Amino acid sequence: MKKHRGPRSAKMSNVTTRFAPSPTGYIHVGNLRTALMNYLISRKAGGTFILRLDDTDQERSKQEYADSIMADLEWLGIHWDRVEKQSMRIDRYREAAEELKNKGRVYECFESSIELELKRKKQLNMHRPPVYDRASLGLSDANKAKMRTEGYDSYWRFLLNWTHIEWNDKILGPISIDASSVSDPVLIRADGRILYTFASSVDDIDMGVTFIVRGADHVTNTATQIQIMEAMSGTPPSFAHHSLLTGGKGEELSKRLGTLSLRDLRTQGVEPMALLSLMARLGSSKPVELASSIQDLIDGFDVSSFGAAPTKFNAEDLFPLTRAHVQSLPLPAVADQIKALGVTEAEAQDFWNIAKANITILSDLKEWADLFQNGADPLIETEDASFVQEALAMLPPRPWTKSTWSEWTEAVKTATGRKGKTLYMPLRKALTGRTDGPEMADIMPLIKVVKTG
RNA sequence: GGCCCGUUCGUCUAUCGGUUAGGACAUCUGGUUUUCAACCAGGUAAGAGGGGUUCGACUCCCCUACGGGCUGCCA
Repeated sequence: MKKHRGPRSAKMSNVTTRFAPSPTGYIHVGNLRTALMNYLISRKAGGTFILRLDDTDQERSKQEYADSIMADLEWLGIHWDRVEKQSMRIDRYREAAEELKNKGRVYECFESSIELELKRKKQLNMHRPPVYDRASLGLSDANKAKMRTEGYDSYWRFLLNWTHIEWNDKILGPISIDASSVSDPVLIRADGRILYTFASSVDDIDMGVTFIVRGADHVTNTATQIQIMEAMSGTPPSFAHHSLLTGGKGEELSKRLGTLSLRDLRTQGVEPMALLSLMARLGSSKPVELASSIQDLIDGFDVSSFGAAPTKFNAEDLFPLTRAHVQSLPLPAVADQIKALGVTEAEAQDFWNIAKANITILSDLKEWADLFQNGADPLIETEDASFVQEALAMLPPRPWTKSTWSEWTEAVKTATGRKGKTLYMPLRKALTGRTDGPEMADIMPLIKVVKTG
């Protein structure tokens, strides 16, 4: 059976997942983890992956961010089958709201935000849970009409059934939340704007989403959304809530988002496959290892292998993976960059073979290109100075080949009596300006300039 | 304050009552290499605390501590 599928191949299953970022900022590692999990699940099942821009917050949502989210996902190789924008579906949400009003599951409220805040403070002071008291639910039609004519703005809440809302979370296990410990969620603001919880529930039903992976910060939302979906006669999807990423000391990660946006990681030289490899495994019981392809990640992904405890994320862990990935690249993958460094096509293969083992990120190639083309500032210990001077005087004429090093050092050995490390290391330092690097025999043909001072 | 979740080597984790508590990454040592890296071999390293239940608890229950999340007319 052939595994590959064309970009528009027919669905092999009805598994549908979605990544639903709000375009209010750049995508970051935490977001990416969610996106990747949903993507991998859909691909593994041969299902559909939807990119949904949750842009109902018109004040904070920006097209610029939407564009950057899509660009970042594409950079990583995460492709979506469908893209949706909540701002294009407002009419549908209003229609769904009418349906729920008719069913008596959405009710009109008249408190101002200030009033609600006061209520909460009062409840907190009395050591009571700050749950909305449903004061407006008891208002008679006449009362409501009166308040409307008096200019009170109304907003709309969903009437929760006070039951225990339960689901079997694919990561957390069985969850039970007492609906009476949660406020009736606001679905429509006084200014008419549809709120996330409602839009999201409508979309997940309408779009046939069957599996939602999201952060543990949505656990309580899930409880209310399950009831909203059921009130719309929809079937709630399966849910999995992954733990949130924290910094190395367990601190909240969002405070440091500035350094953890994909944009930043990208400019630091992190390779997409390194990032994907870490994100697909970090916090799971499977070992973090560099994947050779996205298909690798798809094959090895198992959402149930993730733990519920908060997960520490260290950006440094990306660099060993990046290095491993970079070193595995064939010449064609890096030919353009090597050419841009001024390395001739004839020497490109040798240059890459030699340099790749000594870099972490691709831009590290520059220092090797510089060294070969312009020479290195020699590193000469005072006790080696005369030895080095004598040895350099014995350098054979060009062109240098792979045997130049052994011929030269053999001659120097005979002339000076030095051998082993005391022979080789000062010469390495004199020619390359450093104590580490590729085999000298390999390097010699590429060295164009030897600085002597 | 209320509700939900969590706590095993430095890190991510395995263990579905009986294990020398396993693996991966990191680290250390040895081998290999003119150097570094890579590679190979080996080592160090863990059940938050206290009560129960049980012949036996990392595992089940309770309490405490600590950590995370939610508690918006944000998402």
